[in-house]
Amino acid sequence: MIDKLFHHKDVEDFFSKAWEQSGIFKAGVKKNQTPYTIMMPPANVTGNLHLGHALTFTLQDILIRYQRMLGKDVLWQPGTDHAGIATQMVVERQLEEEGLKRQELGREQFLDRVWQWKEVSGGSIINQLKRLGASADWDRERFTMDPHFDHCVRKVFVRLYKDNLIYKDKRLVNWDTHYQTAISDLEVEQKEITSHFYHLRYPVENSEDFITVATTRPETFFGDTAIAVHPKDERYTHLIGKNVILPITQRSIPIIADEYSDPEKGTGAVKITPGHDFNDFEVGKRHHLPLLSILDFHGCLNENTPSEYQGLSTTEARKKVVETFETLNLIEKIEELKNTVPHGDRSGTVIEPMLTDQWYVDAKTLAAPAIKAVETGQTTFFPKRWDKTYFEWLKNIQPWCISRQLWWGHQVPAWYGPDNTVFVEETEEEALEKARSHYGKDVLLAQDTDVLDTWFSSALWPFVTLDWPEENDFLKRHYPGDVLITGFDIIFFWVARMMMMGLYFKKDVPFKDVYIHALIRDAKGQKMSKSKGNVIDPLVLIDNYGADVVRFCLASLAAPGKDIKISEDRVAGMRNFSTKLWNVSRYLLMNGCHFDETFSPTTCHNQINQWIVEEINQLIKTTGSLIEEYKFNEAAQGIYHFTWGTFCDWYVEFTKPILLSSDQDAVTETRQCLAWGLSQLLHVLHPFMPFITEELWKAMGGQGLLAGRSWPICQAMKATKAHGIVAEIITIITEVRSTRAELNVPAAQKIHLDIYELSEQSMHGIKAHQDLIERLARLGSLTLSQEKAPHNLDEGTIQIVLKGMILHVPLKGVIDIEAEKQRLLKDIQKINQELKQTNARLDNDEFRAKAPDHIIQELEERLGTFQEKKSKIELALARL
RNA sequence: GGGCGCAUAGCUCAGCGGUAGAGCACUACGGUGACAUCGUAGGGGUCGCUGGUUCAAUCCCAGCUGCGCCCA
Repeated sequence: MIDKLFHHKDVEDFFSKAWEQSGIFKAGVKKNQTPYTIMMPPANVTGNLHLGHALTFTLQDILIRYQRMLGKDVLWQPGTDHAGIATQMVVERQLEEEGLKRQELGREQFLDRVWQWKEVSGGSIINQLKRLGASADWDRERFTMDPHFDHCVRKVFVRLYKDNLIYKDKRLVNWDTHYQTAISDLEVEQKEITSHFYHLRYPVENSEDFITVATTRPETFFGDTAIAVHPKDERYTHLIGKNVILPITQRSIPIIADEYSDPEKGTGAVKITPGHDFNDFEVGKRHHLPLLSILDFHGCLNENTPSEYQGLSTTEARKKVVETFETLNLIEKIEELKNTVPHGDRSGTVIEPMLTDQWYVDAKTLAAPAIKAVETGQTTFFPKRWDKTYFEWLKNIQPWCISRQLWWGHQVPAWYGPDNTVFVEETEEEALEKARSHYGKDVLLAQDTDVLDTWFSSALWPFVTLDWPEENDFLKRHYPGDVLITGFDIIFFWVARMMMMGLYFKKDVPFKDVYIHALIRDAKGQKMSKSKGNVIDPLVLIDNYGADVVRFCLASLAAPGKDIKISEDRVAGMRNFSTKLWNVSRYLLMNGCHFDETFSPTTCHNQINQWIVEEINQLIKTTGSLIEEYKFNEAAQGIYHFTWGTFCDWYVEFTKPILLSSDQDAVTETRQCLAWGLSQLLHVLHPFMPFITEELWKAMGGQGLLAGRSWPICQAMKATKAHGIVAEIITIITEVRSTRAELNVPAAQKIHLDIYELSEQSMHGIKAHQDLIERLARLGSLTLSQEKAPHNLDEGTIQIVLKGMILHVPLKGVIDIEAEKQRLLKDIQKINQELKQTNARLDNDEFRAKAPDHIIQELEERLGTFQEKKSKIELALARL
C-alpha cells in the first residue's frame, strides 16, 4: 500500500537514478526503428534554470517521452554553450575578489582558470534539467568548447573564408566599452531615454553668419567632418559649399548637401560625425569625408581632442562642451527629447559605434537558401506567423560581425606574417606551411587574438553534435531533426543561423518543424527580472510542489503563441491535481486493483466498464494527436478533466456499489478494469508527469519502468449501448442532486424517485444500474416505468422533465413550496428565452432555405423538447 | 515610422461561423470506508467599440479605441 501522501522528493531521486541506470534515454539502441530527433538548445554554461527553461524543456520532454513510447529511436541531444562574455565575466569577477586582473594573468593562465571554473561549477543547469525530469541522452552531452567542436568551428571558418563568405573589414561596429569588445547588432538593445536636443551654433567661415545644428551628442563635435543640409532646403542653399569653423578646435569643415538631413527635424542642419554614427558613416562615404575617431576603447575622449578633454568620459565631456559653448554664446537652446540609445544587452552600458577591424560573415549570401527553405515548406514554423519574423530579419540581414575582443571562445584561425599577410587555416602547422611557401622561408606567425561569437559555434550545433564532419549512420539518421523548440526571442540569434549553416554545410535544413513557444511572465504580465524582484525560481517550485506539478502547470498553460502568466496559485491548483491522482490510486490499491497484463478490456460485460473503456480509448487518441500538433495545453487539460471529471467523479463512484456487491464476476471484472483504466491514465500522463506516474505504476504492480513502456493502443470495442445508458444515468443523478440542493432537502435524507416514460432500451439499461443511481442520488427507493407519468401529481411531488423520461420526486413535507415555485418559474423563464431564440431562427425563411439540414433538424428537435418541457412544468406549477 | 500580436466571467486564460467554456476566486450545504490539497449544488458574461459579409458573427473582413512586443 502506498503512503497517504506523495513524497515527491524521494520519488524524484529514485526514478532519476533508475532512468539513468536503465539506459532507456539512449539513442541508437533501437536501430531498426524510425528515428526521432530534437536538438536541445544548448544552455548557457553559466546559467541557472529559470522558468523559461523549465517551460521549453518540459515541452521538449513531453514530445520526447511520447515519441519514445511510440517506439521510436529517440535522440534528445543535450549540452551547453560556452557563453563567451558571460563566462569571461564570471571568472573575471572571481579574479577581482583575489585582487587580480586577467591581463596580469595572461591569456593562457586565464583560460586555465576558466576551464577550472567550468569543471567545478559550470553547467549546473544540466543537473537542474535532470531534476525537472528531462529525459535527454545525457551520455551524449556536448559543450561548444569541446575539442571536437573547436575542430569543427575552425573547419567551418576556413571553409567559409575560402569560399569568400568570411572576410575582414574595417567598419563601424557596436562597441561595448565595458567589455571592450565588438558585439553583433542582435546583442544591442535600443532603449528609449529622455535626453536633450542641443541646438549648437557653428560660425560660418569668413562671415558673421551662424548655422545652427541640433544634436543629442554635443561631445562628438570634435569628430565632426561636415555639416549636412537637405539640398532642397531653401533656408540653407546659400551656405552649401561654404565652411564652418568648429568652436574650440577652430577646425574648418564643409557644409554639404545630402538628403539624409531631414528639414523637419531639429533645425534641418545636422552635424556629420562619420567615426561615431552609423548614418553619418554612410554620409561620409558618399562625400568622401575624413573619418575622425575621438574615443578610445573605454569610451573616453582620445588624443584627437584638446588635452583638457582627453580621458573624460562622454558624459563628462558633454557637460564640459555644453558649458564651453554656453560661455561662447553658441547654444541657441536646449530642448527635452526622447530618443533611443543603444545599450549592450550584457553590459547594460551605452554602445559606441567604433571604427575597428573585425571579421564578418556574408550573411546575405547564406540567408538566401535559408529563406527559400521556409518558403518552400522544408521547414515549417508553428504557429505559422513566426515565419514572418524569420523572413523579415533574413531579408534585411546585415553582415554578421563574428569577432569578439575576448579571450574565452574559439580563437580565430587566422595567422599573420611579419608583413601582416593573413593565413587562414585550420591549424597553426598548416598556416606555417602556407607561410613558408608564401615567403619562401620559415617565419614567425602570430595568431589573431580575437575569438568568435558564441552563436557562431551554436549555429553548428545540429550537426557538430552528431560527429560531423564524419558522415556516419548516426548523423544520417538524426539530421535533419524533427523539431526545434524555442522561444521567439531566439529566432534571429539561433534558429536562422542554424538554418544558414545547416544548409551550407549539410545541404539540408537542420529541422523540419520549428515550434515557437511563449515567454513566461509574472502574474501581472510583466517580464520577470531580478531588478523587479518578480522572479519565480522553478527550482524553488520543484522543491515545494514537485517537478511533475511544475511541468504539468507549464504544459497546461502553453497555448501556442501566447505568453504565459504564471502565479503560485496556478501551480497550487495543479498540485491538487496530482494529489487527486495519488488518492484515487491509493483507493484503487485499497480495493485490490492491480495491473494485470492479461486483462482484456474489450471483453468487459458490465456496461459501466464498457463505457470507461471507450472513454479512455478516446482520451488516448486525442492526447496523442494533440501532442503531435504541439497543442500541449489542450492535451494536458484534456487529461486533467478526464482524470478528475470523468474517471474519479463518475467512474470510480459508479464502481463503488459494484465492488460491494456479491456478484463475484462483476467484482473481479471491475477491479481489473479500474486497474486497467488507471494504468492507461498513467501512460498518457507520463510524458507530462513522469515521476508520480512511475511511482504509481510501480505501486500497481506494473513491470519495469513506465518510461520504457509503449504508448497505449486503442482497444477496438464492439459497438455497445454503454455510452447512451451511462449518459442517461449521469443526467438522472445530476438532476436529482440539483433538485435536492435547490429545495434544501437535507443531505442525509433519503428520498424516493419514480421515473416514467422510459423507452424499452433505457428501461432495460437503467434497471441494471439501479443501485448505483440510488447511491449517488441518495435515494431510499427507485421505480422505473415505461408508462405515461400520471397527470395528477400528488401534493408535494416534484416533476423533472428530461429528454426521454420524466422524474417524479415525492417530497411532501420535505420541501418549501415557495422555493419550488421559484425554481419552476426560473426554469420557465429560461425555457421561454430559448423558445424565443429558436423560433425566431426557424421562422426565418432564408434560414430554412440556406442553413444545412442537420442544423435545422437540430433546432426543430430542440424546439420540441423545450415546448414539451414547458407545458409539463406549467402543469406542475398550476398544482402547487 | 514599419511589422506582429492581444482585448471573452472578479482574476488568469482556452475556444471559434450554428444553445458561451475551464482553472482559481465567490456563495450554500456537507451525509458518502480514496481524497477538506475534498465532495455536491449554485451565482456570475451586450465575448473592447462601430460598421460590413452571411440565413446565422464572440468567431470572417474593415475601421476605431486601449494595451503589449519586435524592428528601425
